[in-house]
Amino acid sequence: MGRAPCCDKKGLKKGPWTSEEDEKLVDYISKNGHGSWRSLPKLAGLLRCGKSCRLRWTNYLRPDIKRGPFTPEEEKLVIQLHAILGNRWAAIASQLQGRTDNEIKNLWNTHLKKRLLQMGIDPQTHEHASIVNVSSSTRLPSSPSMHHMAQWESARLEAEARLSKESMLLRPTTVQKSDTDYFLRLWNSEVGETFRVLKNEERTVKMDSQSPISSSVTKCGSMLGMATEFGLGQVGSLDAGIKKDHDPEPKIIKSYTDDVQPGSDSASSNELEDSSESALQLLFDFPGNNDMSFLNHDFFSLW
DNA sequence: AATCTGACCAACCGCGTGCAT
DNA sequence: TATGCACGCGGTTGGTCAGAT
Repeated sequence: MGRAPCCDKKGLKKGPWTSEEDEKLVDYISKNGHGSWRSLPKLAGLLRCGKSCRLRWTNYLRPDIKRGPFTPEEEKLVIQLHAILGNRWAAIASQLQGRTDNEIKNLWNTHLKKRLLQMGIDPQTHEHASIVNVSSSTRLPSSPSMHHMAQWESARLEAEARLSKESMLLRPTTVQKSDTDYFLRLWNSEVGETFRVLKNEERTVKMDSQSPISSSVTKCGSMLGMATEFGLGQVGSLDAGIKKDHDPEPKIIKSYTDDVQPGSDSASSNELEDSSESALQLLFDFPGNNDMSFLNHDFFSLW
């Protein structure tokens, strides 16, 4: 089918917006909402197409836009999310409050991509160059051999998983609320959806039995790495939000927007113990499609 | 002072998708 | 089911500015 132009382009203005146009757009939307973008320009008295108005609003005029340079934490988060989501800028932007997809896309293309390349990391695959070519001169000076990396990673993950389980038994449910909330938010979001989709895909694909150790290391590394790098010092904090059942889609039992009342969540402590196994299983089951193990190797100490 | 170059970022373009008919 | 429309998204472009030559 033929595609109709987004609007009648005759007589419509293009290029940078003037302050008068901005004022008109903001004024109209604040009074009426944007409604149909297609009809908005006419109603607001603007000689622009609806698409242009929408872009101007979402990328610049929206009141919740956060201006100013990205913080190192935001940059880290963008890289981590890019490792998971790829060039899905809108999905990444949804995890950074007040940042637009356009802004993040620009940040990536102008700063982060180059910085990763300088560090010897492929910005598309997020794999370290030394993994592809160990003899590469761009390799990090302290980068261990693959063998040692695998050994170290294996030992670390084992210890991490054990500590996580232990900590779950000791920790009250209300601690680390922000971490939990953050992960729950991620889990509820498109990022979480990506994980769930990948996990389901994994179920349908027969596991390659030739290298069980390396595959399990990769799996653990990806998910645990994600959990820890997202600020979850203990993976266990994820458990509180995941209901144990046999549903392939783990249920989030507490919305991230809910306030946790100390001592009020009577079901959670029992459920916590019950769920820790399944949650850990979830972590270990996670497919290794997105190997982010580089994130764990003092990656950000080089930042 | 003039010119060049690269970085930055706002805006545009075209495609994919969801929804209504 | 097929078609048309509106919207959102990601890739790309082009203008502006600052620093280098």
